[in-house]
Amino acid sequence: MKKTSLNDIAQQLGVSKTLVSFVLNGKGKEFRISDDICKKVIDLAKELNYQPNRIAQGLRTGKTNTIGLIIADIANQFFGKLGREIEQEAARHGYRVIFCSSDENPEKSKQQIAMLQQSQVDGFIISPPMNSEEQIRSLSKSNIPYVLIDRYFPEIESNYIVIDNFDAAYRATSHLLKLGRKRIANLTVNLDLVIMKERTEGYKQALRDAGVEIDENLVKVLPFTHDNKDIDRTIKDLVGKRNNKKADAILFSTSKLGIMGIECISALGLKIPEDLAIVSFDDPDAYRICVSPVTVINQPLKEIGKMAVQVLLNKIKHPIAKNQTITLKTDFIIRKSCGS
Amino acid sequence: MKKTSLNDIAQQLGVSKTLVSFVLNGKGKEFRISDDICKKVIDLAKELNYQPNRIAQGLRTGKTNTIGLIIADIANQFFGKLGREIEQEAARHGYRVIFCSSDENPEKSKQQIAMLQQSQVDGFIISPPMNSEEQIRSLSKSNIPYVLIDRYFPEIESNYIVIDNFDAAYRATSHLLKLGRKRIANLTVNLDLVIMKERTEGYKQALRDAGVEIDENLVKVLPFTHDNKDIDRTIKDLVGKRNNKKADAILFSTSKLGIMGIECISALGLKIPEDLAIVSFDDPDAYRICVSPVTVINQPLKEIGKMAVQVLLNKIKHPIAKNQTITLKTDFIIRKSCGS
DNA sequence: AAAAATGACTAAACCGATTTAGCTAAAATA
DNA sequence: TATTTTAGCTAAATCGGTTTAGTCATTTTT
Repeated sequence: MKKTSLNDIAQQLGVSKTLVSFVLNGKGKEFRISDDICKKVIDLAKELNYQPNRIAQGLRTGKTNTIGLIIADIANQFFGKLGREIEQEAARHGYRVIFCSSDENPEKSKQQIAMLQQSQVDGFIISPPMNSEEQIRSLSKSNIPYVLIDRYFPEIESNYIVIDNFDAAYRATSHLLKLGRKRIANLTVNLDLVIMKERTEGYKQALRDAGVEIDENLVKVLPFTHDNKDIDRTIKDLVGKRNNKKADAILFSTSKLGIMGIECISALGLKIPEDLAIVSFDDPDAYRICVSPVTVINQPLKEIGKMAVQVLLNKIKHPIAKNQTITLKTDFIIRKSCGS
Repeated sequence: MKKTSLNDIAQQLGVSKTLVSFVLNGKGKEFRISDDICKKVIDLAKELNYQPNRIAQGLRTGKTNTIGLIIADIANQFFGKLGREIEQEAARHGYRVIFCSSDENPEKSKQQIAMLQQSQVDGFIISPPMNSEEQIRSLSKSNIPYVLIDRYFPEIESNYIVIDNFDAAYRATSHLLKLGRKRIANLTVNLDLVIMKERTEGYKQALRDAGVEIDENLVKVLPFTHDNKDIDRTIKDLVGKRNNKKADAILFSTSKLGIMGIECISALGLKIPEDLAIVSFDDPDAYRICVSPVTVINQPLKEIGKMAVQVLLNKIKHPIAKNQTITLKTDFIIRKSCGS
């Protein structure tokens, strides 16, 4: 049973497919098609369960109503939630989204961009891995609408939606300081991204402003392919028995780090918050039910997703629109992991 | 700067686009195009950075190399991980995937199926919500390749990949019994799906086989739009102070329930596993770092995703292929939530 | 020497929509 | 009455590929 096409309807009614197209696109009035014929077309379309072929449409119009989304990993709850918001907002505007996980691998994201371009997506929403500046720049050059999320490249003029990472880390660190913690560590990831630097900068500035000396030994940069062993070693290093300058708190720059970190901390038999206070970026489910529910910096994912889609669609509609750079504030959610 | 098309290449070289198409599809030899011309075409294509328009290709060939994926919610880690595997396996075969979250809403999934059909996806991978039999059956009727995952409808002849839910629940319950628990509750969800019934059946059979009387008061079916309050009430009901027939263990049928349940249990000041032993389906991050790491029934997500794609692609290639129904075994991962 | 095969290529149809330009008859205006 | 408008419609081009059915020399076979 072949699908019904415009032509099928046209032939069965003995009219041109032009007419059918007009009618089904609601342009009957505009093109002065008689009410009588309009009705017939609409009725037959319904009867034959006509579904427009969006591919054909796309070829002709150059618009596919499809967005390409490139994130690090959809299985990571941060991106899962973000993806969900994007999908939802896109759907609200009649757009579909093709999901791609880049695994922080610029080679992969390059391929994915190429693939999505071939698929004629109308635009991109990208959380760019490090070292992917070239690809992003080439998107700009090709005049393809895109929006960066979560990360951005200061040297590239583009749309982006990010959070105020400096401020978030600053507040989190200040919170720890206020509670009397002095030896606050920062566990971060060796993704060479501005946002990660900003997080560490916010942390350092809070220490400075509180007159606490910055100890570079407390800033730990882990490979982003975090291995349990790396984290384990690092945690032991920070709070090990033989360490007479133990850390008394940790600020995790990502939830992936945090989750693995907490696993190690528990395995070491350390108590949160007694032995170690904890704050982390992002708010996965895990943080609400763990030993000591984690105080977090929660990103406004709904807002980020919504904005990303809106900015993108705006750029698609108005290609000459000025780039929008949006920085959102975070929520600080206090739970039990820092004591009180 | 317009994109390069086949025609552009053809014109610049003064050959037909037929020839260019042949060459770029690696059919130069087959169609006896001279090596000389082949080389010229390939070189120019590279120079102009030719990217085939998959939309045009799709229109002509009727194949878009795109899969439509419908799951309940990509922000749910179970589906996130599953989606990830599907994306990966699809990519390995040159397929893209459009993600749709149905929120367990059959109306929504119906719309999404229609939308994806219009987009001419080559096939579907669907985790069907309850009451969506009609839509699934209509896919069958239209001869559109599809594979169900996680859930299935026994009365519909289709491809599906599921786990042995009965066996999984049976083993989990037996484990609890072996550890001396007698008042084992089952918290499940009012999704009218066979798999949920199978889970509860496995649970009941294990009790029967152990000679433990089944107490229907211990089987709690919660609305799938789980509200914290519902769960809270239910947990209190099961282990409340005034209850002289308290539950001493809970088998959670989904991780979403489990996560919320553990939150409530902790809030009530109950100790896991001392006061209450816990086993749950699925293995989100949360379960590894919570108060007492949770013993779980882990689904082989990698396998499910891989199989789903392979079965689907097979069906796409061989539309007359017989339906495949695959039931996978689960892993039982023992942690601390049941005591020892 | 005629017929068949081979080598190297092309014209044109086709997929299913959108869109531009234009046609005809009837009605309105000059 | 001649001209313009309007109403109601259609033919054909177009998007960018794929694919079928050739064409025309040249070479090989009979």
